[in-house]
Amino acid sequence: MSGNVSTPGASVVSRVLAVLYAFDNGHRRLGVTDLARRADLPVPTVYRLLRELVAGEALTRDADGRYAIGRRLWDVGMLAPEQTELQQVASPFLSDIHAATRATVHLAVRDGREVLYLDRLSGRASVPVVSRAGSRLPLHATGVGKVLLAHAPAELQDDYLAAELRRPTVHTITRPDRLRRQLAAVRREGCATTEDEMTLGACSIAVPITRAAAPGGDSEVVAALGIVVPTLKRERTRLLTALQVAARGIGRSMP
Amino acid sequence: MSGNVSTPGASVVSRVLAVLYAFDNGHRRLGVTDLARRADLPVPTVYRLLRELVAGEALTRDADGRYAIGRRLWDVGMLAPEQTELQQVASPFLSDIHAATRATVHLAVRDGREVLYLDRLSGRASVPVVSRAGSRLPLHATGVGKVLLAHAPAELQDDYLAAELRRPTVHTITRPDRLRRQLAAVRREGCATTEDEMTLGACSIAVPITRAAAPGGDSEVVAALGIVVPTLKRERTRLLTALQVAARGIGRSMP
DNA sequence: GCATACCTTTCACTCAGTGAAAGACCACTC
DNA sequence: GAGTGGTCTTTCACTGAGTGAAAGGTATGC
Repeated sequence: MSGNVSTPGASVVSRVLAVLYAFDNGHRRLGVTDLARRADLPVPTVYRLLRELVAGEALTRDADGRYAIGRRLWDVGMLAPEQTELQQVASPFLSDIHAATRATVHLAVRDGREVLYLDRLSGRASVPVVSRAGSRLPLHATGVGKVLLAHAPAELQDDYLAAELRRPTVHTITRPDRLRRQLAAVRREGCATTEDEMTLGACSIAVPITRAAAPGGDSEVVAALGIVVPTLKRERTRLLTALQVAARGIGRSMP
Repeated sequence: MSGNVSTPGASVVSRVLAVLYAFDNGHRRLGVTDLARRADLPVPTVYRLLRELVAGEALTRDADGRYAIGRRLWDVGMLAPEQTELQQVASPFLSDIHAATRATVHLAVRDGREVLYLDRLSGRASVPVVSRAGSRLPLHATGVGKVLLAHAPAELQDDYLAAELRRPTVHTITRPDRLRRQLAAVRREGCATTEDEMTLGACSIAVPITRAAAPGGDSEVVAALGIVVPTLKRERTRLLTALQVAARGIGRSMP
């Protein structure tokens, strides 16, 4: 599967997946040609696959001939245990935080070198936030990202800091030494903050969710919980307390 | 695709989908043999498909050899426009209701003859509720279900009422004539209620979400918004008001 | 030790899948 | 209204990917 999907010898399965993976946040509805280009496959091949996927209700086809992910694939996705089990346990705690603070609340995990947002509760009148469930952002520019990076394996941290870091705003911290010091502080203090680092006008604060350790075993950071608000600072302790209470509760509730 | 998946002549695509669709709420982790049985396919065939699906990160395989839906399929599912666009628009309104009432809030659509739950916000200390995002329940036993059934095409209503109706509790209303009168009342009054009809000890109230009509065009019920609480009655008006405000907001916010 | 129930591999057959090429169908432009 | 560039759809002869019965492993339990 590491090889090119288009090379002869690639299986139908890999081609199907290539077609499905051709959809993304910015491209939820695509025509045959676009899909073929993105999946790097001949048009007729994609055309045939699409017909079968639509027949199998995995995709839908709208009036103008474009394709989109269908209800049954949504169903299937909702069964992914790694994402949904955590999300289900955390859900009532997110509600509590949201009710207490009226801020945007995030539940996120690390997926490789990115933050993957599992859930979000947003107020109507809050800051415009980029993330939604299923979206990804760089690890170094968000509160939850810093928490997850700080508790990632040391080698991944080194790798990450050695690479070029994206710079969504002028306040994004990209200098490796400064970021490294921040990560140490995150581990020491048990929380991470950002100010205008991902979106101008938005600040965030985040804490790790730690899976309750087996007696004697190591506890493990499995996710992060964060809040995004327009202005921070004076409310810091109140927000942090709400987060920590919830994070502890989620950690304890996990199987 | 209407034909049997196992019959010779069925495509690889249909077999892949049969394997994926073999997972469900009660069976999120399955072994090769189980999957083969559920997908009605020979074991080696499924085995080969699974290997490729795991290689393509569509599925994961845990230590004991069982398979589950993987992160990338979750990602793909989150791109289904029909589910997630509505869910995204509605999300802040659900939060508002939840914050105002501290009750469990549901967003649901009709999928054929079932309620499909798109989102749920639940308090920690509330009634045990069966539904979660992605789960399905019968149309006649829940508040949101009655709303969606009441606004479904007349022929579907007739069909539905003619068939045998499931009976999750002793309070479930299954007599066609009584249910038909209730549906008329739902349309007339703009809300539906249940008492112990799906789960003993749980009551619900729900309203339709109507897509803002094009000038002169018909408005259309696209979803339902509901609340589940332990005891109802005296709070009825307060809950109903919260729901209606939100439903109107969602309807107006939709593209 | 045998039995049961899985998971995994082999292998010869063959039909499902392939993709270049051509055809149909737009929606514009000049 | 002929021409053009862009889609989507169909055809068709070739061939190797996919098939599944059967056999080989492996891990249980009794």
